[in-house]
Formats: sequence, structure tokens, C-alpha cells
Amino acid sequence: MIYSSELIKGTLKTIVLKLLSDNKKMYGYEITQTVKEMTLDKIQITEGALYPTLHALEEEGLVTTETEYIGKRMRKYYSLSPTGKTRVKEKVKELASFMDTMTFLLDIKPKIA
Amino acid sequence: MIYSSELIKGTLKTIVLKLLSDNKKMYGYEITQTVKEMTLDKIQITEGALYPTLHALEEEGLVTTETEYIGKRMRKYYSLSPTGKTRVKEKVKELASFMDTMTFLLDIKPKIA
DNA sequence: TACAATGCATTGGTTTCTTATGTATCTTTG
DNA sequence: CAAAGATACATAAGAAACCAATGCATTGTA
Repeated sequence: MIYSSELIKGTLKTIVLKLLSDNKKMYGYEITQTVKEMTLDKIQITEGALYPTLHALEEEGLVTTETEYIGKRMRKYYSLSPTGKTRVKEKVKELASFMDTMTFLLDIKPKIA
Repeated sequence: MIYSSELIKGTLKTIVLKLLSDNKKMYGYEITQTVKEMTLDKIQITEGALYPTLHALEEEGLVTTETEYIGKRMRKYYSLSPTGKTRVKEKVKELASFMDTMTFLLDIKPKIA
């Protein structure tokens, strides 16, 4: 089962920031594969979604980049900036809190009519 | 604290369907107020988001409507159709499963480098 | 040598939400 | 009783975020 794409909306930035905070530096393709593996294929980040997100995070100053070459093939590594390190904690907290709220909402019992 | 709007994305339909499955029939304004109260103001569904969603659910055949008048003021009640009753269970399950996966992703420990 | 995998990226389109606006009625308060 | 706020519907223009498709190039594998 693959989650319908609408669910991913709004969580992608947080996922990326969290991965970067746990792994120091990662490149785009690595991020897609890591998420795919960790979620047993349930979350598949497409490149068309990932790269714009990474570029946006860079513009916001939350990540920095460095380019390496493996043979002739380019690799662009992304790392958290100091601002990014602060932000990731906030984002993860907010998402965790949101999920608590949603869990509550989904478990509600009928009103007494 | 109000959750950043991007988090709501993708969950609105599920929230609405779930509320309808617990309350038999509800009208738009009631839905916004119920969500606001239940989440202690943390989730505020705007009318500009809700009404298009309700209309879409109706077009998809997941909800049916009936109009009532309280004095001269209109109320449009929404109820789950049989299809809707089936769908809401799937949607809630999927969202619950997605949140499990996200919880796991957010708790991951650093890789051994 | 062809195909799959790795790795970057962009473009066009759709969905979904936000902000703003519009109309109208009912209730509360100074 | 007038004004303000709450109730109740709805749409329209625009932005944000994602998807599908595509493109280019290199490396590994059958």
C-alpha cells in the first residue's frame, strides 16, 4: 500500500529536515531511497517533489549545500544550517502535536443527541 | 497555537467524513465550530476551504444533502451516503497508518557512520 | 550492448487551500 | 433601538505544493 499523495502534502519539509538532522549530510537521491526503505515503500518521494523542496529549504537558509564528485557523477549534499537545526525541532514538535490532535479527532464518539 | 495550514492539507476530507460518520448529519458552519472546539482552537477550518470540500464530496457521491430552514435562515445538512460510510473507514485507517509511519520516521536514530 | 540503477534537474498541470468578498438573518448589548 | 457580532450560505482569484513526465549523463549488470 502506498499512501495517497495528498497525505504527504505538508509533511515533506519536516521529513527532509528530520532526516538531515539525524544524518549530518545527505543527497537527494539518498533521501528518496532512505524514506522508501524506512517506510517499506509506503512513502515514495518523487523527484519532482523533492528537488523543489530542497531548493526552497536552501533559499530559506535552513540547509547548506556542497558538491562532490563520485567518479564523473555529481553529488549535491545537503546539511542543516544552524537555523535549520533550530527549526527542525520546532517542526517535529508541531507535527507530533498535530498528530496527537488528529488521533483525538479520529477517535471521537457520537454526540448525545 | 494554531497549526500551520500546510499540515491540514490532505486531512480535511477525512476529518469531515469522520465527523459525519459520528454525527449522522451536520451543516457546514457546525462542522467548523465542532472542529474548533474539539481541537481547542488549534485547527480552524475556514469556510473557503470547507464548502468546496463539501461540494466535492457530494459530487463524488460520498455525501447527500437536505436543506432545512430555521426561520428564514437556510441550513444545508450533509450526511454520509452508503459509499461514504465505506470510504470513511478506509480513509481513517489510511490516515492512522500514515501517522504511525510518520511517528516512526520522526523518531529515527542516527545511522552508524 | 542493452537495460536498470544512480543522480541531477525542470516544466506543465492539477489539486487544494487562503484571502477576500458577497449576501442575508438572528441575537445580544449599550 | 442601533450597532455589532454571530450564524449561515457561497464564490473568485491567487498561491502553494505536489505529480507526472521528461531530459541529460554516468555507472553497473546481464
